[in-house]
Amino acid sequence: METVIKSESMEKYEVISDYSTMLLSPVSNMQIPSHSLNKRDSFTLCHSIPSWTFDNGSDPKLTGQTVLTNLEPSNRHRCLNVKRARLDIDSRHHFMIGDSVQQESQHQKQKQKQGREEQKHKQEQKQAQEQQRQQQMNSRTTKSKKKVLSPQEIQNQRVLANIRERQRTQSLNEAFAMLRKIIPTLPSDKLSKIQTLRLAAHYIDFLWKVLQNETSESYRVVPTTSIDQVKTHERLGYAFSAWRMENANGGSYWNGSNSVENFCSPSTVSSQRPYEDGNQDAVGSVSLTFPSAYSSTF
DNA sequence: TAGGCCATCTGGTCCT
DNA sequence: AGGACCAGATGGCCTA
Repeated sequence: METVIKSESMEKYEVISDYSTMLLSPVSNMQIPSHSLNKRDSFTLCHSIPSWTFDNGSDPKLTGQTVLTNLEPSNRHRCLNVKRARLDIDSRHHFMIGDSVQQESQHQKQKQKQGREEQKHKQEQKQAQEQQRQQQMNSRTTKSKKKVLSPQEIQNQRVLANIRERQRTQSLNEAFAMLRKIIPTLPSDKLSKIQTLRLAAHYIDFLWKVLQNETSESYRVVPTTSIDQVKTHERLGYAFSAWRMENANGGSYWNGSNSVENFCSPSTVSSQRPYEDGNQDAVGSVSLTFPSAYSSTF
């Protein structure tokens, strides 16, 4: 299905009624899903919505293309949530736009955000390094023993420190991502950082118990080849998930749902670990309490 | 709308 | 001195 929208200047704008397809020029920057358009609700793209600001000096006579391009991301977001607003792009253009404008898709937003951040980082880094180089050159020409930093230098140091801090945080996040890949998870899992750490601790407990059970011939898992290792990892993950489910669903160690939240809660970690409650049977039985279908994998 | 989670900024402290 | 690390503050986004 295809919709044609006309402005008052009789310019035509084709919109394909596909959720993934966004409005075409000149309002393509809004990225409004086309199905949200409705001819009955007309509003013009406008500079005068309260609290809207443009980073180019708020020229009310900008074209729609320019206005939307220069909208701050936060305002663009607000723009997409505005209902029945009147926007004046240009007196000649009145676009028919629906009154329930949808938000941008997650993917699109994430991509845009990432792009903006990368650009910002590069720009900041370049500026700070350039200024630092200038300052180094200047300092070589002066003979002062103790370096007195100018406000500009302090600002530069701050910018560089921010960049380093961001990089540090990013490497931390990469480490969390790697950890999430290693830990066997259930389909329902959406691990936050703290949950990831707690679940990792449980997995280590679990692996420790598996090792203990390896004294039993029937549970021996000794990978020799890389294929064996992969299979072992899969089976461990499978068994660990089963163990989680088992212990979450009315098991004697955890109460409540099998959500990560419950599974990872500090109380369960500190007080309900099977081998800490003095029940040695529980210690030995962790891997033995798998449903038979699972335990047979070992 | 409140609460959770997150990224970022910031200033302080520690370490090399 | 400079970088790493840390914790508090802040604001954005998402979900129940």
